[in-house]
Amino acid sequence: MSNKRTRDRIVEEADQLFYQQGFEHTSFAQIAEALGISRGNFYYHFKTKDEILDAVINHRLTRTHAMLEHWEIEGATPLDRIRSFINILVMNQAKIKQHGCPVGTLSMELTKLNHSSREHANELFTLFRIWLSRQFEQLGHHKHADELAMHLLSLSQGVATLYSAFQDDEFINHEVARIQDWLSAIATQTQTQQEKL
Amino acid sequence: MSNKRTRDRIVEEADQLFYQQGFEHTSFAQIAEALGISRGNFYYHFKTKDEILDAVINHRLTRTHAMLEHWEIEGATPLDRIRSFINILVMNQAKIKQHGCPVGTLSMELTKLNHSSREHANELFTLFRIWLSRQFEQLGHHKHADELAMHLLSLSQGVATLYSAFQDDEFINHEVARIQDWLSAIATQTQTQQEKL
DNA sequence: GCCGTTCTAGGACAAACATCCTAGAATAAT
DNA sequence: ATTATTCTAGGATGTTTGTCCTAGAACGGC
Repeated sequence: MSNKRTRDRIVEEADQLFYQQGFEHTSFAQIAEALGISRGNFYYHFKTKDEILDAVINHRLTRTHAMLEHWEIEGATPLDRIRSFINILVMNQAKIKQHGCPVGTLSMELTKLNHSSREHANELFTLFRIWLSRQFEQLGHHKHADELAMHLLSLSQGVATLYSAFQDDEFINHEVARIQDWLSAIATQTQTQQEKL
Repeated sequence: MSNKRTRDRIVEEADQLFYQQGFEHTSFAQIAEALGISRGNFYYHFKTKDEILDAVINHRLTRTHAMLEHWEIEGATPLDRIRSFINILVMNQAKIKQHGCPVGTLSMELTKLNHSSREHANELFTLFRIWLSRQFEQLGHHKHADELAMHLLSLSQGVATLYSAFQDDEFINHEVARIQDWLSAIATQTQTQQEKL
């Protein structure tokens, strides 16, 4: 079954190219050339370009889901787990510098294109949102968990955008430290609350 | 001189369409049709599509510059002026909900396209950055003025991105309030410092 | 070893695109 | 009023795009 392999290779290559160059700006010919396969072969696996996009989004959803589960197992405390999230900015620093946040930039592009898969792409945000929300709940912030999750998502989106624009390494290091500090404050704040009870 | 008028009309229409649909996704034919002029007429005023882009960026730079100068005059204190900046999120709420931040989304798109006008577009960010930096200096934060400016830019970028993705009105209201609170804290922090001296 | 399914290749197609060209209309200069 | 310049219209061009089609290769079950 080289089927699975070819299809997967297409999705992986498209995934990268969509991230690097954007969805619209990436053509079939380009993906085909990068893989060394014919354009015709393409249309056996995907009938339309939108189908590839959906496959790429699903691929990202799966990978993200796996990553979050891994953090869930690896991190001993909710605090550790949220720290893992913040550290994506450090781990993927080079890529973010060049191409921004893969989630945010795709969401933006599909919004501009008024594309039908916009909602689908936004599920990536939702995945993080729900996961983070659960972590904040476990931290003791039952009431404002979702709000804190959204705030953290917002912080990282902003950092990714400006880092990619200005390419300033000092900026991202400073901002990451700042976010980690903010998180620590949130955590101790909970402890204080709990001690009161 | 209907020249000036036509040229300006093209720039203004392109400005809007680039914001709403993105640069690449907007075609000459579309701009021409929206204005009721012929494609040929176009090429009298602009030889290439990139030339229109540069004209649009310059147009935005001029408008932004004027806006910042207006805030400078209108706002009595640096605190008031920075508040004006934060309030763009409220003033332009409807547009941001639909199309994101005009500065951030253009910067992102040109990055993906590896476009030569990328730097030019980023000057819009720089305009805000320098202006904000000056306000923070006047607030008394001489040492970290630029850092604070970048942080505030980062905050608003994040909010704009997530608001456009989730379209949640409660979210943006909450985040704006949060940013204003942060700013107030910054301001009182300075006062305390100054009292120490 | 034969046959049906799965896969691949590459040419054909129409549409959309940025760009160019020429001819004529409008306007300004003298 | 005549000429020179500026502006506009719209067709022509060549490339790129997504998509379709057909023919053959590879591979599986029997």
